[in-house]
Amino acid sequence: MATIPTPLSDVALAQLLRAHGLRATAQRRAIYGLFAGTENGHLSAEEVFQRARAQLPELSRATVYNALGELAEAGLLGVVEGPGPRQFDANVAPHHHFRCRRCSALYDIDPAHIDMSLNEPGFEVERAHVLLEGLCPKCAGSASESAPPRPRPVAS
Amino acid sequence: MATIPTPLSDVALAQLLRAHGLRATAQRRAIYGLFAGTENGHLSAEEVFQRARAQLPELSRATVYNALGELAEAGLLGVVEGPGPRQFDANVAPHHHFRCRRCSALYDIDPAHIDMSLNEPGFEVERAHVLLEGLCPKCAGSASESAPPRPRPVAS
DNA sequence: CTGTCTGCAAACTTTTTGCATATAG
DNA sequence: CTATATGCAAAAAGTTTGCAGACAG
Repeated sequence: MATIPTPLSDVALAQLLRAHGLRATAQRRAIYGLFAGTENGHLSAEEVFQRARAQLPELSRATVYNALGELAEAGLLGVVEGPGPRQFDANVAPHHHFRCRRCSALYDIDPAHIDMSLNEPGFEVERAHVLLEGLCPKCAGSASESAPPRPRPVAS
Repeated sequence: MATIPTPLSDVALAQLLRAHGLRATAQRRAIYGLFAGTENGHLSAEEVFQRARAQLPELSRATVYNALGELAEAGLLGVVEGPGPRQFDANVAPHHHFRCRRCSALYDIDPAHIDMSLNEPGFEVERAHVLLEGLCPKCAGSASESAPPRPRPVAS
């Protein structure tokens, strides 16, 4: 269930960026490239900053925020709002999300798994995002329904 | 389409709060009471602070945040996360939302208007929230598709 | 070369926390 | 009375901005 244009060469990354009207800077390539290494393509700005710094120690937060914003605007990343920091999502195909109330992990939900139709006259719906909440398979499996109330860090 | 336990007397407010295990302080009564005066029950913490201050000039932001958090935990308010500040929602019945990309207004969407069924095995879904985006009736009506890019203030 | 991007530092917005005082039950 | 809530002030968390210098195209 990989969600990203998997491990892209540096050249391919550069091409992708330019194809979307963005200059292919080292920072942008590193940042976007990071998403290929994630389980499901979800990263917060801070996570991106920490990981990208390994390759580019000079990198600043401002650049990370700028780059993520531009990548999102260019359509290379999606944005998932919710409790805690904004999550950027390399899976650009329309899909939904599931957030575990126990471990806070954010999972992709295939839109094919949700039958949905809306009829609210007067509203011009351009996008629909379903956020499900409950227990993920891991947490539903492991016993202790009561213990850890809500480990903040948005995982996965 | 009122969404709130409409204009409640101060006494009724106090009873409601106590019924939900909360002490009925003047601040809490004023804060929760505010929601009855809104068009659709949506207020941000800052909006609550500004409006409640008219009645309680001593009121502090910390108290507003505390009270809203407690009211939400007690089930008297819902929370809508999204771009911009968290919105608190006096409509506690399960429902969905529509946010206008032009004017940022947040509307309630009756769940009856959305047919939705999920089958994603392994996940124990406890809640589903649909956030729709597009143009609201007002903005869809008024011409200028291009002018105001995105007036931040979360309205309605 | 030139316009865009970067890094830095500083500011801003939203939310949380610690602690002494006030108050509901 | 006593536990809980409030106000204040300060800080944390997340994000944005201004500007001089660096770099992609």
